[in-house]
Amino acid sequence: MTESPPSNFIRTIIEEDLASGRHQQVVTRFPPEPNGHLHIGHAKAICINFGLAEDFGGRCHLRMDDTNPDREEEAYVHAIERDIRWLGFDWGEHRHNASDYFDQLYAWAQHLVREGLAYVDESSIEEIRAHRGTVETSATPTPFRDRPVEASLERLEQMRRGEHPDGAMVLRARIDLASPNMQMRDPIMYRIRNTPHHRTGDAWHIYPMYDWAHGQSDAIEGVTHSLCSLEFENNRELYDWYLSHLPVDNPPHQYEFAKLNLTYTLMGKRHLRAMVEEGLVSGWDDPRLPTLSGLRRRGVPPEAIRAFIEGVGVAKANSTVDPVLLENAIRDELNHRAPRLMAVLDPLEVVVEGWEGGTDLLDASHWPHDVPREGSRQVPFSGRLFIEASDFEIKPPKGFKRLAPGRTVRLRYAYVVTYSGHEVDDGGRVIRVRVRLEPGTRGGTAPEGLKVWSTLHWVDADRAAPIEIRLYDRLFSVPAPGTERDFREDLNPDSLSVVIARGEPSLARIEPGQHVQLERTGYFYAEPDSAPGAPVLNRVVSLKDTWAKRTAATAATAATAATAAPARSGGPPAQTPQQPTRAALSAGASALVERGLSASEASTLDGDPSLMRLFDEAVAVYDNPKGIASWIVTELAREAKGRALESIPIEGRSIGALAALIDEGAITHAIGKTVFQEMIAGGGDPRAIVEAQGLRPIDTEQALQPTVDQVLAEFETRVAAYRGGRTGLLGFFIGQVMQRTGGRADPQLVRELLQRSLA
RNA sequence: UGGGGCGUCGCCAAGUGGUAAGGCACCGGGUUUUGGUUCCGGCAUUCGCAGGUUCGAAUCCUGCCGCCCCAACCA
Repeated sequence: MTESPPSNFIRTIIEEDLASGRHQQVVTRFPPEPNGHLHIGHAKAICINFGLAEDFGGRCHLRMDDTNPDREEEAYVHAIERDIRWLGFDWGEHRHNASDYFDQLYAWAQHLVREGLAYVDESSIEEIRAHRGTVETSATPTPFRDRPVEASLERLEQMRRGEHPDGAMVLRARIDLASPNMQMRDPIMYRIRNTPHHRTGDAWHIYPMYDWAHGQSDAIEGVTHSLCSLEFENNRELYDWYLSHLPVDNPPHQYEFAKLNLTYTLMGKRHLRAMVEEGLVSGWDDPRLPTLSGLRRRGVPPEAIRAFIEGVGVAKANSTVDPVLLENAIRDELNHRAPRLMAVLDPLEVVVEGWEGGTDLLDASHWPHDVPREGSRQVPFSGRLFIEASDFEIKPPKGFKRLAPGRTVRLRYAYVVTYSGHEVDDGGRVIRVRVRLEPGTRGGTAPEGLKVWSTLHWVDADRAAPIEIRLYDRLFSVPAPGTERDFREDLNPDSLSVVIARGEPSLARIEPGQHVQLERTGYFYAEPDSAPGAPVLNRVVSLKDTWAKRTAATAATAATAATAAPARSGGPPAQTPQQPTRAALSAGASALVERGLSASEASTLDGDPSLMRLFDEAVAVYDNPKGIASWIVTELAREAKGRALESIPIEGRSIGALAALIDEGAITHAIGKTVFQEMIAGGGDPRAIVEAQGLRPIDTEQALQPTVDQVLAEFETRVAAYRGGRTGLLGFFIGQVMQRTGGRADPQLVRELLQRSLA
């Protein structure tokens, strides 16, 4: 992993913060609530927070968000720590708890009360809810909102001491009942919980809400970048509000990213809990579960999880990732670290006719030719063996490369054999295949000229060890379980099947916790608590199997053809309303359209009096309504979005003058754009700006041709590509010329010269 | 009839006015004592839709459409 990890928007923010000196180092944190087990979705947050800190030489804290004694337990704490360590991350000395800050939080709460920014509300839960309003209607104050500071302080103290029952009253921040952001409508800071806490015992009878604890904890710890998932976007305003009203020096900032979703997977606490409690799975660490403990028990290496997370990326778009991505990461990791062994899951007996070699011991490498590792073992061969039943076909289908009547195949590391006969039972099932040995093929080398169809894995029948193998498959059989019906009905009935396989002798000796590849079958992991000498193998992931995929695909197409599934149509095409038509325009806008503006320009101007004023002023100076309108609408409107137009020093008559300059040919439109930016930033007259900055256009052939030639000479291969048909490259060449001329070249002319030179 | 976000290939995802990166999947082909691995090649004239600005738009402007989040004394 020497390549730098892919960039993402958070990385960009951190780089900028470091470059600008806003922060000297990066401090992040992973803040789980100790009320459940970590799953692969958490792994994303863990990798982002710890990974970023690691990459930028900062640190990442592990902080238990233990603010709710009703649902949190000590036991989860250890499981969480273990899982994070297993992933390979280390919080060093920074193992914190929100509960470490209860004293500070309380002091700060008193501070806010004294500032008139918080109050104790004795309304009932129902009353508070009723007063909160809806997303579309504003909240109303409860009778306690304007009570004296002293009364709140006193009540708060009583709450803390446990003098009131649960639910009797709460401390609320006094923010804005009319806020369109529901989080800001006087959020609750403290609620009464007369419940002992797993860390603070019965010291407290009030516990902070998430929002009241989180940002403050970040600030106390000196966190710089507080990274969380998208659903907290609405909370950011509150996060900032609390910190801005507290004596905090370098407030942390919150950034949100999309959390991980997987198809065929359910990760919600509620679902996981239900599956565990209802016995649908064997426990939190069931190898089919996406919990980290489950993945660990299944044998997924933590490195694979990290690689997977890195592959998924970090962005703000809600997305759902296919688990095959994880499977790939697992194979990638295990390919170079799992020694190869052989086992047959569904045995078919093969007898070598005339075998008289007794027990031959063959040397078999643990590694294929392309994995540069040493090591081998001996496998016994005594003339009677098992191969995989699916490796023999009486009537081989097209494309089948394995054993069939008349064919010669290689037994891996052993001999090349040729079919000589087979026996079937009463039901027509093949029960035995007879083969004869090809001479001179010991070790599997084929003599010149002998056609070998394929290589088969096998085990010696007499020495085969019975091995319990657990074949895991996806837990759910549909991509989005629980959406069409109860999730329980979407469970994959074949998510676990147990087989007793026949393994080569050395397989019985593998250590619990070890990975192996069973050749041609998959990667397996010896259950850590399986008995030495009697390993139980979990299938971590199967090998890719293009043959199986092909047969499955043909079967599937046959099935869909049979049911003649109707093509999924999207219904009637969505109708997208157009721009306001002439008829729909207001009178003012219509008048503008008369003067040459487009409908959208007209309605934008007409809808904003200050823009309209600028427009009128500009047109009074120079009569080109259309040109002026487009400057105002496309260039100015953007600037006016974030701030009041009045704060922008640009003047109407300057805009008119600019339009005139362009129409006169004194400057190009491209230069005009630079000038316009200048006018937005500092006002001023366009002519003066042009002079001051030396923005005279370069618009003669003589002046431009050398630059054009230079660019063409520099990018010979692109020139060739252009001539070869990649005409899209023209924009690239123009861009180069524009850059070299500081934007002063006349793009129209550049285009012409370029086209002429490239012809 | 609110507010906050997000729409780039089948699935993720870069890109922020100048050649639409990359990964997975998929399709060809080479190597191969694993139908594995690996290697080569192919795979978005187009970025939710429609207008506009510009020499040039995924990127700027306008309108529209779709999806997610917010009315726990959960986090």
